[in-house]
Amino acid sequence: MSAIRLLVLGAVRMHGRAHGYQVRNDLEYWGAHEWSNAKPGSIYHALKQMAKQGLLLAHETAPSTAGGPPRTEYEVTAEGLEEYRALLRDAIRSYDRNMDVLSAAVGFIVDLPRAEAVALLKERIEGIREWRSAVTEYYTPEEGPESLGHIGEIMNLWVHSADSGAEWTRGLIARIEGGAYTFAGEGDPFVGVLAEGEENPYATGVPDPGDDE
Amino acid sequence: MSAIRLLVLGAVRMHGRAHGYQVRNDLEYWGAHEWSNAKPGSIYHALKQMAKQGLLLAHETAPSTAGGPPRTEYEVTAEGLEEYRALLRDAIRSYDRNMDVLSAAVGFIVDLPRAEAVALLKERIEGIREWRSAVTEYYTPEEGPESLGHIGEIMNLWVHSADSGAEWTRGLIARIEGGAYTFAGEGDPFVGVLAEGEENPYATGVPDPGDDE
DNA sequence: GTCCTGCTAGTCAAGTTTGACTACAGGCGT
DNA sequence: ACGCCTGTAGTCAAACTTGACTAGCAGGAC
Repeated sequence: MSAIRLLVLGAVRMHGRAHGYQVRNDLEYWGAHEWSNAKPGSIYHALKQMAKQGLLLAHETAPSTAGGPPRTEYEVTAEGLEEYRALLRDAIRSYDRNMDVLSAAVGFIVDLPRAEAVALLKERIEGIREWRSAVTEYYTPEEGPESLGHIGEIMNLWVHSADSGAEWTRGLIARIEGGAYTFAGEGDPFVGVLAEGEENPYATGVPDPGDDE
Repeated sequence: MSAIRLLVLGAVRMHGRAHGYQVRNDLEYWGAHEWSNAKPGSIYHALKQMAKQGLLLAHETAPSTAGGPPRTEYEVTAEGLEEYRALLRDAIRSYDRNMDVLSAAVGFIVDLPRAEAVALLKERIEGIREWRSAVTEYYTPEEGPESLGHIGEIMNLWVHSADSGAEWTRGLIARIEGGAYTFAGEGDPFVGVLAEGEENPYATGVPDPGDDE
């Protein structure tokens, strides 16, 4: 599963009501075009598809206030909210070796109650542990690891990143349990979207690594 | 870019001439259906597409020797070989936060000369270093990291996995420079495909982590 | 004999992703 | 008055991915 639905649902939900271009700007503000498949086409497609599935409610509104074609505004429905929470929980809980979904989920993690966030992260660690032991067992045939030649390096890579992922997760759990950040029901929520007309302070100077994925 | 083309080209090349089902079996033998998008549909699509682009040469051959529909055999063309090497080099060189492409590339790394493999891995480390510093600069605004709230955890995740990736890469470089494995031009190449009729010893018991990507 | 299961080999429709493209409004220079 | 550039908002075809489906043959069960 890609991160696009989670990102789009999260963005629309933060606004209450948003059109595609607004979502697109939020994702750029979050730098999501750098670390996920958040291209214009994908965003508009996700909006339409989720509207068709009843996760979003589409309002065909007046032509834009500032030039350009007429725009459609979207709102998250009750099912959409459930889907959002389901995607969020799954993204935190499951170890799938792709960082984009997890990155998105961390951005929204404070939408969950603190205790649940911790519980999901612990499930994640358990999943990593299982994956790790499956890999080490699978790739240790009777003849010993040498029989695999350089192929053993693949296993080594996986084990290495599983361990690193577990370590990061444990650190996050510790900080959350230590009282860091403001979770659902604990006061003013963190606001991470651009208001109508506000400009993106990070519009230029985005990281852009030796990126060519 | 997904890993499918690299995997398919690599598999066909190892056989010299292979039909889709053979490629499919190799990828299963390698466990690729677990860690990449190597589903039947994708494999056959990649074969057809690359044949259309001249990277593979298709031979419409006689009906199969063991039941089933007639099959098409493929061979890697000269352009295909160049594309294979280009994909392989790119996959090793560039840090794109997706493990599937790198895993595939490590499986084929011994197709390159030892010195080139090391050089590419060093480029990879440099890429990671650049990405890491871009992230730490971008996400350290004047007001200090606290101003980001929980969003700083995303940066933390990226830095963590960049560091882990660099460490793994350094380890691999050290082993290769220490004389491990057999690279191009150094003797009998490693053979990692199933011969016609050979059965897959790993057919069952594949890892299958808490997988739901 | 014929039914059933499993293996071989691949197709297909539906959904998703990509990157390039369109179209409109306002402002700016000349 | 005219073209030109920027910003707004979104469309589109082509490629790719997914998961379910088809169809032929072999071998054993009954």
